[in-house]
Amino acid sequence: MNASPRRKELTRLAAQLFVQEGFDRTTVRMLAQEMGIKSGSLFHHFKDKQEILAAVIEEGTQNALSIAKAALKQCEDDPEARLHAMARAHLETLFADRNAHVVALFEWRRLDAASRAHLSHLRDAYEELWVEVIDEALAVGLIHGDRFFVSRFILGALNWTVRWHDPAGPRTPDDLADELVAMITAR
Amino acid sequence: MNASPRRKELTRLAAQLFVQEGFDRTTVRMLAQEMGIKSGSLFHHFKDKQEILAAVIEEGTQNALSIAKAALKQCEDDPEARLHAMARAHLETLFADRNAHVVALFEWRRLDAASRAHLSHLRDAYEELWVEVIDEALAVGLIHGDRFFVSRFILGALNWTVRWHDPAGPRTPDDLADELVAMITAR
DNA sequence: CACTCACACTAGCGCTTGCTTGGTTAGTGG
DNA sequence: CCACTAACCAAGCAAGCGCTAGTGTGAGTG
Repeated sequence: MNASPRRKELTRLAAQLFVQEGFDRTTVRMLAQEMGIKSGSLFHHFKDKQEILAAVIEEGTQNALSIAKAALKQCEDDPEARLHAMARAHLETLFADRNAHVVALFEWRRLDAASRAHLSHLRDAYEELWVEVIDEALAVGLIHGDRFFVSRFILGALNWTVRWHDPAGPRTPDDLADELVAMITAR
Repeated sequence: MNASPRRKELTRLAAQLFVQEGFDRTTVRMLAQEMGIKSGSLFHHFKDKQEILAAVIEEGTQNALSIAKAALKQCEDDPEARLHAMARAHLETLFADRNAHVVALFEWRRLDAASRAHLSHLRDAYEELWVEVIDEALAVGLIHGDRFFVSRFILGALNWTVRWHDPAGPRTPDDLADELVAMITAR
């Protein structure tokens, strides 16, 4: 839709508040205050509260998709390297764009049907990348099991990191990716 | 606190609504209607809306704790068997008591400070069981890696199943536990 | 200079929210 | 038969909600 720099900045602030308070508890008055304007002025930038949520999630998912694509492109054909690159890319976006992704993961249900339909495609495109990489790893015996279960388990383990990992701590996304890949690959 | 059978039934219904709508979107009027009473009558059973949430989470966590303890008790000393038993017990509670656990996982932030402090102890006691089992598995080389990361990854993968697994489908919690343990154990 | 337009403001409407109050009802033990 | 109690209801309050209407205002454009 619209992509003015002002709107981008407002979206960023909204993401932060949505994480802090949750979407339902975040009032348009809180959003406006955080943005330094009055609540009425908010609706000059966004049609309604729903549209703010959709903007936050779209922004985050777009970033994740392009980062993952880039990571895979500059990566040799070795399935282990590609698996590792995907895991690292996933964790890096997750923490670089932490607010947007936490919202995407935990406030998805709050989207109305129209936004959800639109954003589902983005999400599917991203998961498609994962399935490919996992299929390659399965084909060469790097990991074992059902492709469906394995991909869900891996994404679950990765997504859950936002619940316990401290981005200010000593461990980098790269460290986490190492640990995860080491845990699931046969030795 | 109180544990009348009526209250237990109301708690069960509340859990269902909290899952369907989310805690914030569930109004006391919706809760009352689902229970077949008027909204005012609700406050005869619970002090306020917060207390309903706390009751739901407490119920679910208590069950998880006792089921996991039982599963470990009737289990030989083999670390792989114990790991598998924990995973299966986790998944079984997760889907037997699905509503309560989904609420515990995704509405934890809505608890007030007092309830959160009280319930944290229960939660910690449960995670303590996991850490023990994982330490045993690490000690005999069944799995590898940092105990902290490994346990977080495993719990993340397991908890995330509520987002994609269909309990009515053909795959049982036992199947999922098999897959998960197979994925992470060295061969 | 007149004009537009993005942006912001004030004021408040209509509705829903969690919760309170004061009273009623059905069942139980003495 | 009465006293007691758990369970419920009708009515509504005060606060807060998303959102709208109408009105500047200052910067850029012809």
